[in-house]
Amino acid sequence: MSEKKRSTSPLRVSPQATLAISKSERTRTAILNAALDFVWSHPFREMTVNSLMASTHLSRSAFYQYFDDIHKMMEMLLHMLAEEIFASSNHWLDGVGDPVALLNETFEGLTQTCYRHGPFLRAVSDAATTDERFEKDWVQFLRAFDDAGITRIEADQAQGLIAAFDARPVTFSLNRLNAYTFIQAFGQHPRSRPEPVREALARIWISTLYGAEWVE
Amino acid sequence: MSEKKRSTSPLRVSPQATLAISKSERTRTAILNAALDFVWSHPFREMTVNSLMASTHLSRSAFYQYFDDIHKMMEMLLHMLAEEIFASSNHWLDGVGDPVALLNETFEGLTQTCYRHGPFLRAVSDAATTDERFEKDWVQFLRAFDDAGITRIEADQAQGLIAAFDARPVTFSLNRLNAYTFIQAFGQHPRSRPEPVREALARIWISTLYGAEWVE
DNA sequence: TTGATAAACTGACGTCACGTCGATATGATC
DNA sequence: GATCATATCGACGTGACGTCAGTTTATCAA
Repeated sequence: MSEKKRSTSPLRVSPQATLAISKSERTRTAILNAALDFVWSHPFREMTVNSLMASTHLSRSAFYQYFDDIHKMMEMLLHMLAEEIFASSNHWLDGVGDPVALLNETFEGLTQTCYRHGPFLRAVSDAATTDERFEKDWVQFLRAFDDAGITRIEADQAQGLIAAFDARPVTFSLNRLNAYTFIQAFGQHPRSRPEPVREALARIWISTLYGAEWVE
Repeated sequence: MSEKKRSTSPLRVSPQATLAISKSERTRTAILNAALDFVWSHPFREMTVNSLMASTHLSRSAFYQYFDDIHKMMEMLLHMLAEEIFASSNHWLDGVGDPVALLNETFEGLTQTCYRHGPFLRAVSDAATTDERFEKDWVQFLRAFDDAGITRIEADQAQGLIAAFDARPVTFSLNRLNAYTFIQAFGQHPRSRPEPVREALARIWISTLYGAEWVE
């Protein structure tokens, strides 16, 4: 509701709370959080080393003590996001039991996660177009979903739960469906309401895989 | 087949063949074609005014006689592509008769068009992340599909051909499905084979809208 | 507390792409 | 062949980049 008032990304980098945290670790964390805050309210294309470090008490060149460049920094953040998104998806990918119920659960969690991190998710996707190395990371992230999805679909096909079609291109397409629906629906303010998005995606996946009669 | 040998984009800008073609028009056309050739074999992020004009006989600054900047130039090219893509899509959007047959026809043409222009389509999408103005053009292009799709779906819902659900978010998602499947499958060499992509997209659309029993 | 060693930080530099401008080239027309 | 409009170019200032030598700050043993 307080979409207007939120000025800080809900995703934060918290250093593992052990005894001795070196100064350099705290500073690195501060920069990462500054980056998250930045993309929460600005498009990625406006994030220069200058504009990023302006919101810290450090100089521009201090940035290079911690990261090779902006995209190397985004790489770290992508890995954090990837973990959280995978964790939101494993109901259907790994679960046992009614697959439609598992798929519905997955979309509950996944939609919520992508809604919370929408602008950051979009920043990651944008960053992938401007740097060759980081593009590979992004592609690999998407491909991990492809592989997991294909495995699940082929298993269900072996059980006769899903019709016998080539799982690879369908999974590929369904994953792009998710990724870019979330990115464009939740990637910039004001974000779309999550509920209709979740319903639409669940409808498409369930209709395609298990048949429209299972759409709730 | 000769994917390796093709070094020139199939999309060309041909000046309307009237009598007097001014020199400036011919030069502008030459630059546009150089841009198409460039993105056929290089990612958009490598297209600077320098690298683009290097393949012409003109100097870098001559570029600015014809376009405000790279993105204004892409805007022109997007409009050309948009026309061709819309033309490929109107079977289902405007046609009368069996909607599943129309949808299959649409995917035949649309897949072929997007396959032929894959690297350029991808360049347009990439360009949208790096320029605010051009991003608006890209969003508007996608939105035009959303509006047309919603109209068609709601009409079919009124006839009982499609179940009664909120057409807007489903159309939004299905259009991102198409756009980013095409972009990522056909956007860089080597391109995916078009046939499995067409089948997958048609399956998803038909299953979602008309029911899996109509998938060919 | 102090002083030495390592870590953290900074300002300044060279590079590259940008978009602009005044000056020069070229080509059509009389 | 002279003239005027159009086309082209070289050079400039700006801003972001990544690096480096040098300075400041933190850490810790004595």
